[in-house]
Amino acid sequence: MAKTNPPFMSGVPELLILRLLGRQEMYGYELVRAVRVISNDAFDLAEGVVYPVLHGLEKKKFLKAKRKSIAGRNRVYYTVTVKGKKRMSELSGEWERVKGGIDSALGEQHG
Amino acid sequence: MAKTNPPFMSGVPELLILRLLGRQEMYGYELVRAVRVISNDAFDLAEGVVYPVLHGLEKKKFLKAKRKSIAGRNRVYYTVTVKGKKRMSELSGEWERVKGGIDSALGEQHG
DNA sequence: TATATTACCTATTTGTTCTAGGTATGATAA
DNA sequence: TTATCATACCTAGAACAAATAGGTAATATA
Repeated sequence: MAKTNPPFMSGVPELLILRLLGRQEMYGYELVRAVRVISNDAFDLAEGVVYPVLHGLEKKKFLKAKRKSIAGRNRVYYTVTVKGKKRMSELSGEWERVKGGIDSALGEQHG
Repeated sequence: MAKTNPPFMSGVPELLILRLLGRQEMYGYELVRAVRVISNDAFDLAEGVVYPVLHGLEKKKFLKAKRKSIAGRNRVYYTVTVKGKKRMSELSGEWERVKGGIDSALGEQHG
């Protein structure tokens, strides 16, 4: 039933989150919407995807979290560390490599 | 140690194999090399990746296998079924969607 | 008062890639 | 002859990330 391993999605949540947090600090719930927006509605990551990724990235020191109380709301804001920025450029390099490979494969003549 | 889940690789072996076999029948060992070629060396799938994918696709009726003896060699040739062709166009549609989403995200202005 | 929204969380399932082996045959080199 | 390399197939298990499907609690709105 569960379609848990959709094609081409590995690494995508991490990339999108690092990308967004590289622009400005954000909290999890906010990221869920922001992902839809920057991806032009291509991706709609559930909270159950976003939060575990955030925790994983924090554990690996790619992100730093700070709790804030704003407008009576308790939020966890995340920012990208230096290590996280390196990871981001590593990831986008990988993305370009993979994209190049697949587009090369799909672009070849039929027959 | 084992780097088993590299980013952006989910669905890639399946896509490449369906793509190659959509052009002409091939056997596993041959596919390993062909993948390197069409992907312009972006991908180098080990035999341990290719064979299980072939078996999985055959089980799902996306591929059909026939054993052949050629030049004193025993080989298993695969061809894409009608169902496999549908799967292929589904997959490449997904690829375009994901590519569009990520490129949209990465393309946005820095801030 | 009841419902919707905000905001956080995690356990479990799923399934795919990858590693790291292994077997057997035929061709080539020493 | 012997040893090595290339061909050609195979699988078990590890690793691991995404997705599902829940849950809690506070605030805002109907």
